[in-house]
Amino acid sequence: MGRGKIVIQRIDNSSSRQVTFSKRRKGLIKKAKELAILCDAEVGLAIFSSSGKLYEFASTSMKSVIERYNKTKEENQQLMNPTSEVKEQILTDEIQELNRKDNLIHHENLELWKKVNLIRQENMELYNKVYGTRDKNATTSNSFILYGFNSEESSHIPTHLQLSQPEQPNYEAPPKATRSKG
Amino acid sequence: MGRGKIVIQRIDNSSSRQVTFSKRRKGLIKKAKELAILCDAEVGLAIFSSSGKLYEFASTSMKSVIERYNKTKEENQQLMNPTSEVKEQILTDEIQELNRKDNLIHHENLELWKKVNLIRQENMELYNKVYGTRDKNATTSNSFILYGFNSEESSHIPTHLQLSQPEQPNYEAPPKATRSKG
DNA sequence: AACTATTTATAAGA
DNA sequence: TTCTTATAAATAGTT
Repeated sequence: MGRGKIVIQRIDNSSSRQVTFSKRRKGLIKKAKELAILCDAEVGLAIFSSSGKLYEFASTSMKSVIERYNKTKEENQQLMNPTSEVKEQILTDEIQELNRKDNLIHHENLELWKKVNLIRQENMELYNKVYGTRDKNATTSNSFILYGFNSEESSHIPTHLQLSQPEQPNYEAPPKATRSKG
Repeated sequence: MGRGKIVIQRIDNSSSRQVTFSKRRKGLIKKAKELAILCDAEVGLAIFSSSGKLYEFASTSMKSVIERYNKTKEENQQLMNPTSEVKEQILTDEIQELNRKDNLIHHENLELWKKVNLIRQENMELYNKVYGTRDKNATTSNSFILYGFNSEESSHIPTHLQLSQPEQPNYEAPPKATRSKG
């Protein structure tokens, strides 16, 4: 609609292109507005010039349009393709791997607690063999420490996994893993 | 551009509105295409009819347009996929939580290994105090086990945390067993 | 869905 | 750039 008919292809002349962009951009946005008003439609329009500048129109707000767009697309995709997305699968795989590793290390941890209990038990018996059980103050005068866990160290250890006190050497019941997932 | 001039306001008559929507929507998308081609612009257009149906045009892809829009607007990327990434966010959170737990239990594990080393060291010294170091052939009749880790158990333990090989326990007399191996 | 009178958009020129 | 204007294109109302 002008002095001459044109073919729709990229305008090579840079200044002509800029002029046409300015005119047509304005016209496009005007028509987008009119459509929205006349027909009670929600319209969103984003235009990036070849130099990268953004021009936009939204009958409501661009946020609203984009949200509605994504929501609509999401619904359509779920109807068409109920299987989980590829990206999602990657994350699910990662979770499985982490859970697998977690199981392994949890098991190792469990075995370590058992081991500590056993050694400590044996240690107690040896200790009593050396220093006897009558002298309750013997520990202070010898260099053996009877390694255990102080309260600070134990603070993050589940109660049921904590070692019994040295005065009552006893096997702990095999600790059970308290874990959320397998 | 028609038989008569119109005012830009919502068309009350439903069927007229639908007809106009169809005509103008087609024209708008055509002009959006033309602008993109003629002026080398990136254009995205989304139209929701009053009945909620989506019509769209993007010179590249709507994803590209929305990403560029958000990037240009320097807005949060969450706007891009507000609905579709909710599931994904759940999975990402779960991974973070698992990693957090994993770090915790790994730390606990490390501390346990150190503890075992200390207790075992003490145990060795107590053992030697009780049975001495002179008799090099008495091992088989000793009921104390000097708990350690066999090679299979140790296979996955970091080298720097592995226990040193226990010295050959030496004692002069078979000790009286106080308990059996648990 | 077509048609077409008329309005609107805009290409090219000033 | 901005304004002008001849002409192409879009479309309102009709069939």
